Amino acid sequence: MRSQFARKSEKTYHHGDLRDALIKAALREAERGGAEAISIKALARQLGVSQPAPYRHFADREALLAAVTAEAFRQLTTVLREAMAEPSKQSKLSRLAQATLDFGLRRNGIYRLMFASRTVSCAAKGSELHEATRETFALVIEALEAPAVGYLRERQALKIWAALHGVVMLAEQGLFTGEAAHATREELVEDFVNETKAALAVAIKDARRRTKAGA
Amino acid sequence: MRSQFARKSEKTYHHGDLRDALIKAALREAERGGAEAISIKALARQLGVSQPAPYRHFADREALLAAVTAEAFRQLTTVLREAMAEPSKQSKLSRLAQATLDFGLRRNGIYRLMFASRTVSCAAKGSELHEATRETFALVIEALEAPAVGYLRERQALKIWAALHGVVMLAEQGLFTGEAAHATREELVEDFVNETKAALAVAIKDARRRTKAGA
DNA sequence: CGCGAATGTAATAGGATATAACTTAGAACA
DNA sequence: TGTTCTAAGTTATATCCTATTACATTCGCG
Repeated sequence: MRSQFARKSEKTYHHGDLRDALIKAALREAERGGAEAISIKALARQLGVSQPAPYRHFADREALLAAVTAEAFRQLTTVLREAMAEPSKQSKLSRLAQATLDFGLRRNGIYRLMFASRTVSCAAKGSELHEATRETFALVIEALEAPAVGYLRERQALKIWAALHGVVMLAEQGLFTGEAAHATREELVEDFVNETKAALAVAIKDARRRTKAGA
Repeated sequence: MRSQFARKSEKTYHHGDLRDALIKAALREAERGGAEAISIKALARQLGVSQPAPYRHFADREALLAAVTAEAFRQLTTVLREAMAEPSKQSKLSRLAQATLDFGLRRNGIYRLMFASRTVSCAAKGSELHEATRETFALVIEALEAPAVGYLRERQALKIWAALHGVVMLAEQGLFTGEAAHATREELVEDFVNETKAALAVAIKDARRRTKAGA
């Protein structure tokens, strides 16, 4: 596994790790500009290989995008896991939520690649990308710190996850800037977090009571 | 104003209404495929004009996309207004919410153009597109059927609007299909609607009480 | 060491955006 | 009514991108 740096100095015929270098470079491009900013030709130029070289590693542009998106999901998972792990007086859910918002705004090009393109919905069931998205969502469920009672947890996870993405989306549209900013993004996220906690507590208590009555 | 049909039969030099025809055709293309599916060249071919003709009406592709997105927002506004107007035992907010979900899923390509591209965030303050988005959001506030007390209404409008888009987004990603479907999209939307109503009622009552105490 | 598979390259086809220079028709006014 | 100005087309062309084909090189394994 030859590094990109090594390649530059040695100038060998084989790049050594082109596939990985392509994904990393594509992520950089996507950071500003989203999926549209990813050009196979430009990446090849950047990495000092011929223009068709990338096609040895990805069948077409879509395949590259899928790989890049999967990597982005893994990065998000890592970021969220770290946010949840760090000691804080905030709840895990709150930290996950704010970290998601932060990721969505700071790395918005990548975020759009992940959530606002058709790449994910086209991912086959067992694919790398599909697995990466499942893992991220599993973290959301974990952040609820609630016992599994039917699918109550999953449902609340879906709700908070949806709400978070909505906030990122509207923030990116500019609905929180200027005169229209009647609440900060962080406030809204915290609102959703608190509602989720309350709803979860009620739902679980309710479900337990019903189970007891039935037994 | 010569119709597209008339043009086809008469075969005149001037199209007569190319700008409008371009927007309509682009909307059809975006319906499946989103913004990427909009190709100026292809549109020109479809409408029977030369490839650079569209550039007489739009400075570049971005300008066309902005116009198309603005038209899409106006269509959404119309759809939502109709949904709110029709007699029903559901609340206005509930009808607006379900109509938004429906629009987001059935016309997903257009929806992505509206909410998931950078087109809107690049729109200048007084632009056609900016105005169209403001009008849509005004409808959300109206759907709350609540008096203006500070910015409580606006804040709840932001929240439900965000939540709705989140649901559409996750639905499109496939998070509600297969084994992972622990709640339907409609159920989640209704949950958000009810939480919004409750929060709004509490907040307004609270604000009034405080105002009274202060007076 | 030699051979096959993996990974590069050069050449090329085809489609997209965009601009420049030229042409036509519509309308606006004497 | 005829002339002229301008809006809205046209052809030709430059540049960029995806993707394929045929050929070259190197890695690694027997």
